[in-house]
Amino acid sequence: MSVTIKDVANLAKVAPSTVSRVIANSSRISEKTKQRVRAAMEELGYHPNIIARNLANKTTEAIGIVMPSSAGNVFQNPFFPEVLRGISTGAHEKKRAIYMSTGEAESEILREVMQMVQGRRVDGLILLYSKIDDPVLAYLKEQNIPFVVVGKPFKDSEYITYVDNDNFKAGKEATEYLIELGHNRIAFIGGSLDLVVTIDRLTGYDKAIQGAGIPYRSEYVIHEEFLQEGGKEAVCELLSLEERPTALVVADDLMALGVLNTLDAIGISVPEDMSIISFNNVLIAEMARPALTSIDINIFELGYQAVRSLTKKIEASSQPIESIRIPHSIVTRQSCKKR
Amino acid sequence: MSVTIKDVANLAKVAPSTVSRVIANSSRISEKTKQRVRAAMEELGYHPNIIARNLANKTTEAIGIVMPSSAGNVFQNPFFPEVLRGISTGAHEKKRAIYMSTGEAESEILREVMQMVQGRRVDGLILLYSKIDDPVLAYLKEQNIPFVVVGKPFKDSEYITYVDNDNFKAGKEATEYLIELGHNRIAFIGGSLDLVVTIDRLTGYDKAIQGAGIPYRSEYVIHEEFLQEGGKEAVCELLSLEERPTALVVADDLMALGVLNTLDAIGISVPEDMSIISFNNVLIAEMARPALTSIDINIFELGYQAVRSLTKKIEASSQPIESIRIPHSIVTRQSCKKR
DNA sequence: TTGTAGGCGTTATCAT
DNA sequence: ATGATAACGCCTACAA
Repeated sequence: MSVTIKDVANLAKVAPSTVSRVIANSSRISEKTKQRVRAAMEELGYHPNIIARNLANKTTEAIGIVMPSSAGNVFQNPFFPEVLRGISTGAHEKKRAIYMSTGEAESEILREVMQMVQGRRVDGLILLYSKIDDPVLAYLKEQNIPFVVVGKPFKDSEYITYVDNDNFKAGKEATEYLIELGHNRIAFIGGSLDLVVTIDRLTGYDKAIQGAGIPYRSEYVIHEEFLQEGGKEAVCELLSLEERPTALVVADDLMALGVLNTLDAIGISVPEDMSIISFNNVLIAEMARPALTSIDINIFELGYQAVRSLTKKIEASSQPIESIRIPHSIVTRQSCKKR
Repeated sequence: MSVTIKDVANLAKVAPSTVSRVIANSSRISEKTKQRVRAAMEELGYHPNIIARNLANKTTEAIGIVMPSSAGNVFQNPFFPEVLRGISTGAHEKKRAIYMSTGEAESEILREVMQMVQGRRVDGLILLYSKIDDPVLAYLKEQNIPFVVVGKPFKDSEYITYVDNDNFKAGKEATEYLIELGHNRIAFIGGSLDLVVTIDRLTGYDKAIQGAGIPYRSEYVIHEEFLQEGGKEAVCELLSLEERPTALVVADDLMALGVLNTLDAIGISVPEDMSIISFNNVLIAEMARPALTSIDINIFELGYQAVRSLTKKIEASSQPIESIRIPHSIVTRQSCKKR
């Protein structure tokens, strides 16, 4: 069918192994034969079969990306395109290809990951989420294949390479910002409690209100999916309370958008009646009306550094465990007001 | 190293080929041996090496995604995450993995594609753009590997499978909408003229103004990149004109957002002083202030159908060339006004 | 129904 | 500096 190393060898009148060495640009091949072999490759339009090479030397130059479950929906949240952008840029720099999981349910994802790993399709993986009791994580650890997680692992974080923001601090700062504006009825709207990012930000929120002597109220803490719909649900719950909050810490811009729309529909105006601070600072935060004050977590960098870190691990297997902290910063806009 | 078919064969006391047949669930293996072999696989934690399988039977169960050049920036435009979402969903249904190019420049992309194809890393590819004189397209045609393009090929479209909107009609309808509102100084802001989508929409625009007896003015047609920045540039040009347009057909929501922001900064109000209709209808169209009237082109479906179409081609090599038209529809919001 | 053996296209280890 | 040859792990005639 397609032209192989043997065809080239025949044409150039050398052994297949010589051709192989020319491809690797081995120093022990004379310039003259190199020339001849290269000419033959050119003439036949030869291209190495990567699959065969992979099999022979057990390396793929590809990295696997594991999306959280329900990848279908997840793309709705601008977070993922943006990490992907970082990953794509990083991968390109390192000349690595990207192999992406497409599974919806957790069990499917695990199966896909097993295929990637044991099928030797990738040299390492990046997990785009971090949740508690994750079988995928457990499997990866057991298999002893290089991987890095974007987000902090729930446990054993000393043994796992990860790239994350300081979400505890970010949650704390966001809440303190609201407190400084004079709020004391502050609610927290976060994603699933399985997600470590939620836990961290919530803990920061906690710390902040405690520090300010504000009592913790469980009815002020709501968990929904990181989508517009989630924000809507959450706000409905909060508004049904007897004593409504005057400020909201929302763990995701897209959710905050849902919150904004819902409040608008009901006729509660932001920031006059309700202050909102959210996280991620994606384009929609800037575009929302009012524009959202948001914590910029530098999503691109999260992805970019994940690749760099992963490639290091792949290339030097004894690379020490490293965890990278991506800085965050608060971007003040129009969604918060003094009280 | 890892457990292979031979280890399983040894443990189950059968030949490797038998194990292979059990994996394929061949009907000519007795239930009893199947049981035994499966037990052995279980015990050893066996997983097939996909690379080896690929090499043996020349199939990968993966599809390649080719992003347009400057993939880094391109993720900024919500179009791509959304097609990817469709592709991801489709791929998952067909149990196929996704392999993504990461190249920036055209030459890099071509090289990557050549690696995917000749390296037999993928069974087929999806091109996420369509432009004139594309070497990647030419290569793919020459290699005779299944592929489908999202967007209409510039030429030979009878011989190429593609999934697209009727962008000519969409462009025409958008323009006619503005004409019906009483506008006759209508400008067109599109992407690069290399992109077929730009050409099609522009042709539709042309047709519409001609049909209405409005003279074509070249200074009313601007081409920039499909990003916010592009919209900004374009609008600046238009405003420097002696006779400013009163309405804009903008070929992309993100561009339109740039237009909106620029106009806002200058103090030109939309839709009072300027009507705008754009394309794609991504989330930001809904969020922009004023909300953008936009042509919904059903991006998700574009990706989803592309995968379905591609898998058909892969599975039945004699599949006739098919081209799929995804319907569009106009979503009326607040950015256009009678004149 | 099962086993044997050769091949998929490379790379790597010995020789020469 | 180059050539033979044996892996890499799986699949599939062909035999038995």
